[in-house]
Amino acid sequence: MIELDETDRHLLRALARDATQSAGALGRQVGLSQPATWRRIRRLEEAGAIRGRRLRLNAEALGYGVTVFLGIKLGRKGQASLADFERAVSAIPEVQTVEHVLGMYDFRLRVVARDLADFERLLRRRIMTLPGAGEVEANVLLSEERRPGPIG
Amino acid sequence: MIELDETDRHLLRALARDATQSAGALGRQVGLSQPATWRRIRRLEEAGAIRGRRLRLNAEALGYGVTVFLGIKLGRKGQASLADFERAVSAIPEVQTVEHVLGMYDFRLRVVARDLADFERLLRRRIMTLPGAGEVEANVLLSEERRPGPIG
DNA sequence: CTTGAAAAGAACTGCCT
DNA sequence: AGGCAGTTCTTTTCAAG
Repeated sequence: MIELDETDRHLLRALARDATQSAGALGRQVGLSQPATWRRIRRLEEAGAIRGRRLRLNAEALGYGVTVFLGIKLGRKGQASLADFERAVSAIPEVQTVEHVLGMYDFRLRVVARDLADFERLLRRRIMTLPGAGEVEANVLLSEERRPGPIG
Repeated sequence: MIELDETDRHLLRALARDATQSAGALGRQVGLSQPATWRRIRRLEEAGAIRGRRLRLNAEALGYGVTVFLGIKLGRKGQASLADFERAVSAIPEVQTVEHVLGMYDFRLRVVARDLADFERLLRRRIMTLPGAGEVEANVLLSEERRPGPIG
């Protein structure tokens, strides 16, 4: 676990708002010089607090208007079926996230489709036929808000 | 909906792998000059295909070892309770994602906590007391894989 | 930590094909 | 559309306080 001071938290919060900001611009916000800011960011990356920068794509603009969350219970569980399931899921391009969870379901998937008809095809042809897939529950995304989460 | 050619898709896929790459480096991958690549990326941003670049923080390294997905059913639904719920949820720093969904639940939350004891406190003091919160279901994250999703 | 500076590289602009 | 050449800005490293 990495120890952060107030300036580190301030930097991470500013970067969480916009990851494209320059070290100089960030330094002005947190009250540091450009080189000092740059060294702190580099230290946070080396320590593993910052894992990188990811592209935020607009699925709707790219023709994928439907996002669905699936909760999946495996029928027969065990080492083999977990691995089989994960391997099969990775072959579906529409799957954006694969989460292995503990609780009411075994896996949670975030999948996108062009429209509901496309989603139905995906569900029946690709998801329901996954090796070991038992119960499947779906929730269609209406709107979403992402927040930075607690820092420090 | 934005029309993409093969070069745009190639660019988006390369950027999805690593959003810190320079226009020059990307151009070498797709066979374009640095200015041409840069203009394409700017066009994709202006058209809304690229919404920005987001920081990938390592929650575990920052002391948040537990991630939980919550499915929440509202008791009495309606305009007022939806707005009340969303406002109250936004006051909880540990909430990373608020998804309004259609299906078995009304909302899905992604929350982080330092450990399970911290999560229990959060669940009992902050989540169960949300205005309108009825049934709450929890899934603890074991592991997660994120993929770029379909492009084009 | 700071300022100042220098070199390299990336971003951006205008012009031309 | 794309390329080339040039300008501006940022990054990255250094020295000195």
